[in-house]
Amino acid sequence: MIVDTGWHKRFRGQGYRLTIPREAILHVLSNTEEHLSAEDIYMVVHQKYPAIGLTTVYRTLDILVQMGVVFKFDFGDGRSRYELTEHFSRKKHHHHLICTMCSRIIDYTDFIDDELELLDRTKKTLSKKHNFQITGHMMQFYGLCEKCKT
Amino acid sequence: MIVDTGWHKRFRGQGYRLTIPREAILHVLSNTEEHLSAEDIYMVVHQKYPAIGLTTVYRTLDILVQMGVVFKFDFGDGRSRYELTEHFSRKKHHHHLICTMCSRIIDYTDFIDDELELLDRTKKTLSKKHNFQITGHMMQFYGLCEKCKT
DNA sequence: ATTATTATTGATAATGGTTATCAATATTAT
DNA sequence: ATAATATTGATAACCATTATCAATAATAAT
Repeated sequence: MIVDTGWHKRFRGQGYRLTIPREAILHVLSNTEEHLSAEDIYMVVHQKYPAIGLTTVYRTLDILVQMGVVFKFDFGDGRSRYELTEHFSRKKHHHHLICTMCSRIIDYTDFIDDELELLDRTKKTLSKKHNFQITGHMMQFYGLCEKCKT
Repeated sequence: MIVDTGWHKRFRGQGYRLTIPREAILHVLSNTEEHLSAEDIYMVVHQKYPAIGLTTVYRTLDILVQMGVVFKFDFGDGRSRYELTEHFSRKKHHHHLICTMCSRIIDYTDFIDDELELLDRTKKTLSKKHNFQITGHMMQFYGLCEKCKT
């Protein structure tokens, strides 16, 4: 039994169905502060619904990315990470600081207004200049965290 | 026989040796305008030196990344791309516009000065605030290119 | 030079995250 | 109900990247 939270309509609008696995995955993404990989999500979901398989997690994430609900990140450690996009998350717009040694990730929001202003300006110019329809951006810093600096 | 171009010293300084495969790989990276994957590089190198294997290409790229000579990018199509870092490239500092449909990549330099100023400011603040030693950054836009917009 | 030490190499196999396959099942439309 | 369609999970396949390891090359020591 599925409670219609608006997600139902959103899925139907794209020709998809809102199923229990999909709802469970959305629930995990909505209630985390972390940067989860597909397997991370699988493990959480699996506790409550042992029947849900890893394949379904991957498939659902693909759909959510395609729907613009989720953004797929690569932090360079060989697995993708998934976060709800700004519009669907309670987290504020932020970027990432990534430790290349231990893969620790810190969210930051410093200068975020300046950033957004610049990103917006750049986005406008680039769309026109290259006839590109820009759907997202990514910005991150790499380095060594406190612990890994030695 | 290896011509000492400064690379030799640079390698020795880190305990490495400048060999023919390494020189060949550097040569490819120095003479391309594209965003080559390990296999792309392998194929070019292989034409002149059929003995050089793919493993060596990967290994060399790792070393170059670790030396700060090369930056490793992920454009979301399942393979990494490698570019000489600003200091070693004749290309100007730039960022990327990536088509999520066909993986076409466009370099852009619009507002690059504003960007650099902001990046620098952010970098300074973040290093202090989180005691992070920042070594690099990445910024890119995603979207649909002219051809893929339909 | 000759030899000892150390770094590098390439072929091959292994790894591991992600995808394709496909028959079974659940959902929606008729 | 029944037909049409979407979703599922188990399994196998895929494929970029890494680990292994004996052979070879480059450097240092004698």
